[in-house]
Amino acid sequence: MQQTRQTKQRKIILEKLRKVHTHPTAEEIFQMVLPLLPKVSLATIYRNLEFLEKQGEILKLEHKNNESKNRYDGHTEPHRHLICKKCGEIVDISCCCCCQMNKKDLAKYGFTVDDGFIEILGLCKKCSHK
Amino acid sequence: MQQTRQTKQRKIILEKLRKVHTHPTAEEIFQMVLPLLPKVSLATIYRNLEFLEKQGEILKLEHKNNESKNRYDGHTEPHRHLICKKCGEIVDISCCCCCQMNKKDLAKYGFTVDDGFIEILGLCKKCSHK
DNA sequence: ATTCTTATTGCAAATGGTTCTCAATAAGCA
DNA sequence: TGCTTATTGAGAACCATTTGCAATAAGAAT
Ligand SMILES: [Mn+2]
Ligand SMILES: [Mn+2]
Ligand SMILES: [Zn+2]
Ligand SMILES: [Zn+2]
Repeated sequence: MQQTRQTKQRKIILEKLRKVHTHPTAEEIFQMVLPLLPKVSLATIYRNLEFLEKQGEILKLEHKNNESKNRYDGHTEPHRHLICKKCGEIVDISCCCCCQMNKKDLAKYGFTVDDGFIEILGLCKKCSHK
Repeated sequence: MQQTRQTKQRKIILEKLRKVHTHPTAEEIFQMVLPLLPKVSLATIYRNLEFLEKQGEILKLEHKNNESKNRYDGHTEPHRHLICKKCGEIVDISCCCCCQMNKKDLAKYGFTVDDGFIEILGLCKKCSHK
């Protein structure tokens, strides 16, 4: 396998992403790192996000709910996402005992489930009141 | 509100989608109806899928896992989807007691959850053996 | 330190699923 | 049977993401 290099771009992208508790898009991450990397390209953001996801350093949320943009998560500890079908808001919730139950149930189907990858789509408080 | 018309296209798209137990893409649905609607346009497929989803007649699966295409489900009875992170395979599973538990847990967050919209991402049998 | 290899970058163009525009068609009420 | 207008077909537009390529720079070798 080929060597990997620790670039300024890669380092800063990961740092910024870990610092926030939101789930920004590639474009938003681009804006976040711009002050530190004035010449960075959006393609570099995409390439590094892909790299970091493959390394297991970040999560890629591929549910295009409201909009068609992917979102990224710098926090990889097991948790679930509530995604509002209407406004797209993403809420982190910690894993409950349910996960274990699911895993057992899912074994029947030969499915291996990572707790981090259960997404629950519904309506957020604000949206369900309209 | 404006009236809706029952067109040949809309009728056939829904019929075909209900008949299969897979989760086809717009393009695949286009191919499915082509024998019956030789002049149909892909735009018409998209427009009707959007219409039917808004009516609650079908489900739109917006998880672009492997590929970036949406998939559609003609079966709206409550069930969950197992989606393979690797090959993209989608498996239907019936709702277990878990759903109820989730709902209670989720009330804390002010989230309204539709059982049909819990997607579980993992690895299918085939892919987890590689 | 300096050289060298090649992973990575910035820029621009390409890609591809989906949406939009608009004139023509046809569903279905009067 | 006419009339209104929702819907269609064809193609262009959109836009998030990916890719090609020459220039740059990480970091191993010297
Ligand atoms: Mn999260
Ligand atoms: Mn299904
Ligand atoms: Zn909302
Ligand atoms: Zn698989």
